[in-house]
Amino acid sequence: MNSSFRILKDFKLRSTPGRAAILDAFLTHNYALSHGDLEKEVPATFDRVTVYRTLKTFLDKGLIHKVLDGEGGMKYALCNEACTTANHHHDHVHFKCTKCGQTNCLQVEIPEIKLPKGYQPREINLLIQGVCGTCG
Amino acid sequence: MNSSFRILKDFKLRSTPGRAAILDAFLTHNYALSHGDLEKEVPATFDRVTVYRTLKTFLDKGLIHKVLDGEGGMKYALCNEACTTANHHHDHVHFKCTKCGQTNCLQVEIPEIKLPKGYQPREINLLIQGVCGTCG
DNA sequence: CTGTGTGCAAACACTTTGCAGGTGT
DNA sequence: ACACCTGCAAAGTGTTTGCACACAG
Repeated sequence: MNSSFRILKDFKLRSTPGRAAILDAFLTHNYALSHGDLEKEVPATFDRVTVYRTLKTFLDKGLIHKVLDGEGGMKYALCNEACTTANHHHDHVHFKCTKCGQTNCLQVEIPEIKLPKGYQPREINLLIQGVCGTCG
Repeated sequence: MNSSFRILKDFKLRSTPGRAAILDAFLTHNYALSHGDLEKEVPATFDRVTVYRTLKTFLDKGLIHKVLDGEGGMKYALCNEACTTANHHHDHVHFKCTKCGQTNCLQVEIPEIKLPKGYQPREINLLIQGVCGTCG
């Protein structure tokens, strides 16, 4: 049942209705959500501003990570269990379907990229756009 | 000399001072420029709006392509000669240096990614953030 | 001359900030 | 009780649109 409260505690965050609602939205959708998506998914009782702040908090604590949406926008998705506040590794492929608009985290690792010497990679982001399995 | 006028003609675009200036900015910088960068690079005689519209036109005609900047923003870079209006292929790696802020197109191909079946890729975008050769 | 590009003003959308009051622990 | 969240209002930033005029071809 209400697992969001547990998760919030695990991440040392206060349990508030707003946070629980947003977290629930992430738990029940297995694709990445933009701020705009959240405003639709979450009961309109919550302020825009709260959503912004909550997202930032979740990001800081490592609960969610950013997902590029290919249009200059930003989406967010839950981190998997392996992520902690300090140590993140979501070097997986993100796929955005141009038909349904959903952006998913695929369980596909990003292959190693050989960079010219001197280049030190820190964060890597691979976004593929096209038609997804369900829309194809 | 003034090669921007030739390029514009090649792409069937009218030669105007504004377009030439913006194109020049791209020609003289070998890294991706955001709209904000352009406002600084280009003599302030041109309107913000003109820059927006010019970028859109260049995109449409295939003169430039989008480059993700990893922060929800968007940058733009010249397409290489192989790109035409209809047929684009800039499946190369983009590298954003967190020190100098420059985003470069690297001459590194993106390796083939195996997607789950049913997924049809159309556009692929790989952005690596870290420290570049000159800043490292 | 004709159609397209440009500038200006305004509208619009998105995000952040400050502050007063409410809520979780 | 205290610190932290939240809502509201407002400011800040980035982008788009409408219209009249200017300019390239």
